Amino acid sequence: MTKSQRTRSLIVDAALRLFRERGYERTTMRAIAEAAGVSVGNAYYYFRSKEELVQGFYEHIAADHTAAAAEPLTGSTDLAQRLRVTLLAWLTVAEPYHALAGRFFAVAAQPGNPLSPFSQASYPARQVAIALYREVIEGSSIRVAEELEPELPELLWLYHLGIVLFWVYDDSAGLRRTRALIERTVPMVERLCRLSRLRVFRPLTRQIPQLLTELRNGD
Amino acid sequence: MTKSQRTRSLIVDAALRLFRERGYERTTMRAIAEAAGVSVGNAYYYFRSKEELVQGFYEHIAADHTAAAAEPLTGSTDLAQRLRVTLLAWLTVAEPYHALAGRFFAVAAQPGNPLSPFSQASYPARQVAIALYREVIEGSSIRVAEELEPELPELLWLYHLGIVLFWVYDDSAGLRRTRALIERTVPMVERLCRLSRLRVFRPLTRQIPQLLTELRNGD
DNA sequence: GTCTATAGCAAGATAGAC
DNA sequence: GTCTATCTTGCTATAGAC
Repeated sequence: MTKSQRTRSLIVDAALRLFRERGYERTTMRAIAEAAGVSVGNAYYYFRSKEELVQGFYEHIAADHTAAAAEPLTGSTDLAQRLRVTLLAWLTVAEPYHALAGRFFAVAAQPGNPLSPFSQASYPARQVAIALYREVIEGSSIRVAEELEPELPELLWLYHLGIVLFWVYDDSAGLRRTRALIERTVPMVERLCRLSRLRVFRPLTRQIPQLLTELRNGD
Repeated sequence: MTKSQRTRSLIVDAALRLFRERGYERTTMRAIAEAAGVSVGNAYYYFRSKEELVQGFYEHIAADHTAAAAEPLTGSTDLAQRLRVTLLAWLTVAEPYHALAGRFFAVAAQPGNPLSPFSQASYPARQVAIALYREVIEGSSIRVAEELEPELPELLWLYHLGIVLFWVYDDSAGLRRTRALIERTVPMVERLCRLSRLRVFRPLTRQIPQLLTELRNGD
């Protein structure tokens, strides 16, 4: 680890800690710099803006999620149950960052920003997340339509993103509404997976791989 | 129109124009006030913060969308076609604000912020948007499962929000990827609506009203 | 209640020296 | 890579006009 990397992570760690403690607005760059033991100018040498510091969230969360889901995933081969525990694990891991989530969107949605979940730069983190959902599926006893099978991990990751979006906006006590959304939709997703093998469904399922291909290639 | 309302809209119009011309960051409150022909203090008399000015986007876009969709909607009774022209009309109306969309999310996603599309304060704009989708359905020849019918406008509006989210992140030339998403998913949505009447689907469709009820009530 | 003018603070961001 | 000094700008406060 170079000196540069160490300084960088000193700053990120200090920033995320202060953000969690005091909130984003009430954490000043001066306070972050002081807590990290560097000058304000140095902090700006590594991060072009205060918002860019939110990227620390991104770096931490994918790895933490995989780790947190590992143990609960050993308990069941039922897809619905596996999905449920995986999503609940994410809620637990992400909880300290809930208040920051709005800011996170602001950063990620700047046009061309590498933090967009669909960007080239997010490829590694995205692969980690999709790999987790591949494990969710492979450890389950589900059988889905043949043409859907290779796409299912990515589809479940998109479903996960939908839950995350809802979570961002959810200010109910104890995230009651997000939990309700998970409880209600997880069985629906499982049912849709099962139904995908029916003949009436074929015209629909056949379109999905094409759709994903079109959306993926080329920014 | 009172003098108060006129001043207010002078400020919003100036702000949105400058935001589009120079971007959000590079537009100062001093410049907005000057362009609107008012003092800085007066701008702050009407809007408590610069971010609050983004709500002008919100106010404009719902009304503009309904207006822009009206004419193309006269052309067809096919649900897929009606959905397609409605979504494409939104793309046209929202296009000048694409670069601002990230900021818009930043504002809207602050916990408890009135700009959240799910908040109490957004109720009027949400009703306008949902009413548009009610018209999309009612002018079509589609028949869906009985229990789904009252919820369908809101479901289509949620689908619309999903497209909008994708659009926010879409930096492809001419919004190629968002257009592809619309072209591909519109027939899928129509097909799902049709399939909803099948018996195998009943356990799934029956859950939807309950889900929406749970998610709606109580912030 | 609506508005101007202006002074000034706090904090995000930058320039330039080392 | 790092620092100090400085600039910029969001925002507030105040005093007063109509």
